[in-house]
Amino acid sequence: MIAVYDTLTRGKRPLAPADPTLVRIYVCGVTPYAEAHIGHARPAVVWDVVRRHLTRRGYRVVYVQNYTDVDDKLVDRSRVVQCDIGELARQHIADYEREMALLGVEPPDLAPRVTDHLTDIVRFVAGLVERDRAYEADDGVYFEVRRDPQYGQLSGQHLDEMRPGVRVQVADGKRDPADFALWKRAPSDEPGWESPWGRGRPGWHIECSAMSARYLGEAFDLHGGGVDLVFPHHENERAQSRAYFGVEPAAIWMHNGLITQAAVKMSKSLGNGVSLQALLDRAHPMAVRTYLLSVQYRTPLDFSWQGLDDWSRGMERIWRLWEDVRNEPAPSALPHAPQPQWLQSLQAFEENLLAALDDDFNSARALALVFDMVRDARRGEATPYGRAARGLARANLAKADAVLGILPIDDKTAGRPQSDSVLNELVQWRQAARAGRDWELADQIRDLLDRAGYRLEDTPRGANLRPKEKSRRAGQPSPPV
RNA sequence: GGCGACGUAGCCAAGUGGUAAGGCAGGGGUCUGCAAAACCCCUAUGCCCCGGUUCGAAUCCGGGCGUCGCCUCCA
Repeated sequence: MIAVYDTLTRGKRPLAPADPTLVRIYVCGVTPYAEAHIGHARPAVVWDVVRRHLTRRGYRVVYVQNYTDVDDKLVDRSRVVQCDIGELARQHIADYEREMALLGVEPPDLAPRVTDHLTDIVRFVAGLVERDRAYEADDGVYFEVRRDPQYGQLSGQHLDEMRPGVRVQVADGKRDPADFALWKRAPSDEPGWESPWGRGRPGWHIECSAMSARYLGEAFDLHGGGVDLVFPHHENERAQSRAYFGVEPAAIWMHNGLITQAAVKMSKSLGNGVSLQALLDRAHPMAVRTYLLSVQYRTPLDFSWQGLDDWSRGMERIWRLWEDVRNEPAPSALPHAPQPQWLQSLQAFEENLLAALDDDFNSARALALVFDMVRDARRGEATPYGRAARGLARANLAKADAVLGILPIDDKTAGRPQSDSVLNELVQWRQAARAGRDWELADQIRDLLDRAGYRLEDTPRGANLRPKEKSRRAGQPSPPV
């Protein structure tokens, strides 16, 4: 049983998809008017884990995440940078998709764009007007909020208690301050499409109702987004969809917590955002990914560079084990009872991991189990059952990677990083020095390699050379080779 | 003013009634030519404060204090 926290009912509910074999997910995607920041990465990574876990649990998943490629912010931005709005959106979408791929986020099954769905949107708005749930005004079409007795349920807002005067109306044609735009007339120098209500563009919320219905049907299983979207975006989306179809659009509403810095929300206006590019310059992409998973998805994540560095150090331990066991075959036979504790743990690992994720996708607990597993594997490695420990470690890391995404993508299939002949010469030279007990020379060679960006470790199985500081470091040149 | 979340060791963080996971940092060991890595041991008699319920509470209830979010574009 998979339990998921539902914003509407304020509690965990069992996931019970209408089609028991298929989970249909809609997540509000980005408005591609600026470079992606860490706040865009969190939901992407979180829902990537949701998909992976549901898939592991045997469901088929259809995951839809939209791009809002036309709205006021894009219009404004395109003016500032003197760039065609379509081109602007395409560039930012391309950057976003490239960065998400680095983070190991699998692309959505469908990534619909607003500009490709004007027909659906116009039909949706027309339907709401026909049903007398929306009205045409001088400057567009508005949804009539007061006609929905359930309005405010999702966000816990009460229409009469919302701060008066905050929703500024600037001489528009709303009948009620809480009404929101379904269609906004646009001047001829701005992007627009013809409609029964004149040339204009969609309001902010209608796109998601139209596109989710188009691809997932009028009712689907999970709807996601950041908590800052609960009101007004999702409240309005829910109201529209219910008004149009007469049914609840999403069985469960999931919302990820926001990312803060020094406990304050990152936002454009405060200028305290951290771009994804800056993160990737500093840390290994998979360290960034798992850092975002180190906290349960609903909990606010207070970002700090120190925190990211600390986390990266922990991940290195996992990756080191992977490097050591990646080519290990599965154990052919396990020792018989009585089995030591570590061996039992290694065998129960995946079961425990999946159980942690069954509980509202608790990736923090899941990652703690991975660290436990690493320790158990190392412990077992030093026993007569070392081969079994290593084989189980390899299998377990692969299983954890399948649902969480924890291993460096480049390393997964490629062999060990091939060192060039010069490096090999140095290592062998040093081995000779050590054999001759010339410790001073041996240490000098090790220092030399260190300065070149490699760490040399003497292990029971021989010298091990690997690029150091794999997970982090801004400003350091890439190792030569 | 309304709605909501959070407050667990130096830092991050899991834990919704049964006697404090995990990571980083720190201390001490084992191993090593020395390191590194790895492993072992130690580091919260206590979970913001005060009451209450209970055999038993970080976990439930009441009251405080503090921080943050939403109510306006925002993942």
